[in-house]
Amino acid sequence: MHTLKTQRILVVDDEPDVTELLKYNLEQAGYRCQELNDPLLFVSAARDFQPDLMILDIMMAELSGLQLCRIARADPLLKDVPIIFLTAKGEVEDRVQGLESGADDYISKPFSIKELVLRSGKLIERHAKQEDAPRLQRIEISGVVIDEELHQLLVDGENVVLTATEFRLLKLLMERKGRVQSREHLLVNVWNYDTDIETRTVDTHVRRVREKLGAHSRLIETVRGVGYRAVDI
Amino acid sequence: MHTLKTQRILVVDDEPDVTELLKYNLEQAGYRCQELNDPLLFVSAARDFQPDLMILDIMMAELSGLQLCRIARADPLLKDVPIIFLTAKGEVEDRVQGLESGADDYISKPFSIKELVLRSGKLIERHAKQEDAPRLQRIEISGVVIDEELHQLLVDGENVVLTATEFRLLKLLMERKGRVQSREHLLVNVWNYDTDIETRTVDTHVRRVREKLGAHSRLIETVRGVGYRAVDI
DNA sequence: CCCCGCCGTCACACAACTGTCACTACCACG
DNA sequence: CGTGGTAGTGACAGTTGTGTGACGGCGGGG
Repeated sequence: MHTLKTQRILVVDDEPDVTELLKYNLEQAGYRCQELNDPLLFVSAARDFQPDLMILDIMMAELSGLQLCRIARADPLLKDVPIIFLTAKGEVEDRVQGLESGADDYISKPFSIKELVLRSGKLIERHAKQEDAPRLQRIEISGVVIDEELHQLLVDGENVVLTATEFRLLKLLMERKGRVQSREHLLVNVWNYDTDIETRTVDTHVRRVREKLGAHSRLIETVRGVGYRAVDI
Repeated sequence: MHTLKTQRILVVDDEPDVTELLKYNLEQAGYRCQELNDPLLFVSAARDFQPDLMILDIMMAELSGLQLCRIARADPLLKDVPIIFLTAKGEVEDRVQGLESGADDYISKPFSIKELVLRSGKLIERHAKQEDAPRLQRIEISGVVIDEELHQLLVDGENVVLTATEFRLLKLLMERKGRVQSREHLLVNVWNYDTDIETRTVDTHVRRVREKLGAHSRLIETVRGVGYRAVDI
């Protein structure tokens, strides 16, 4: 069974032929896929694309996949994203090294595309289960942009001021676009659950956020009996 | 003669002894200095610290300085920051390689601290002159001009006198226009965080600056619960 | 030595935010 | 069409965070 969200895969290899092939097949399988042929741009690209899975070639000219893996593991925004290595060598030594540096799986060339897709699916699934959605810095849904770094909300390009609680609430909803968030879940993640807060409080804050969203108030959809979710309008 | 702005230097070497030594001497010379002993954290650290100069050791275990340099040159936020290499080898080949990959200077170990400081100063100066990059010498926002070289603030063309602290505060806010600066961040970057200073002190200084900005006092916007930021009015 | 400007801190006033409530509107289901 | 339950709305008061004026300490210059 699929989750509602399209899973995103970043493929890094300095051979465009390989990335294209992978991209084609992964997109056939229903994933969103981004190719990157320049490993030097890895961090920027990964932070920007916010992948759910990264596939790295071990052998690249500028930077090896092993190094990229260690860089990712050290980066707070990327450290939890699962990684699959592509290796032409298939030697035991390489495999051990890869797994030690934090990879979650590896595949030796020549590999079957089918196998790669299957392994990707498994890793993403496992990761999605154990993990809350990664913390994103900037999210856009239908003309509404929320930017954590700038601590600002843009509605059709216009700056709208949210209070701290409203901001956390909207950000959480937008981060998990399409997925229903129960009131309890929102209380735990937006408020600090140690305090006893009425679930109806969530409703009030949703209302306040909707007011500020103006014409886009439908961005937050009510799911009767459960909670709320953010949707494309 | 020194400009009033404290120039910021990021030192990356996996030997803490070296970074500490450099930090000490560079800070004696009036720079603000951040050590980083783990090259894997390079991108995050550099983006966060926003240095005016980076000093990279060529020989490091996880990632070489050459690789860091190429990564920096590929990162939109870091590509204009000048780089000095530390190299123990001093071989011609290394030097050529370093300069080719985008370094602005190199120094061979064992090096004289004095020489390093001098070269740092030159590079920063050159960089500041030619650049309209992230850190400017002269910044204007809606009729308010702050010029660090002249140590002067113009409000609608009229000269307004700021104290040193006020100047650093306003300049930092204007440099990072639009981005919220937390009280803690301001304390670290405007004050020298050695002394324990109350966060409310920031408020008082903001108030003093606002007074001097007169009709433009709204240039500094309060972000409740977080800090302040400079905005277009 | 005193004077003066700058700085960090404090207490109080004030404004914004937040959680709750009561009431109303709406929906699902017999 | 009535009923039970859920969500939207407006108002309110307690809490929290920020603006403001004042004060004393410190250091440089006269």
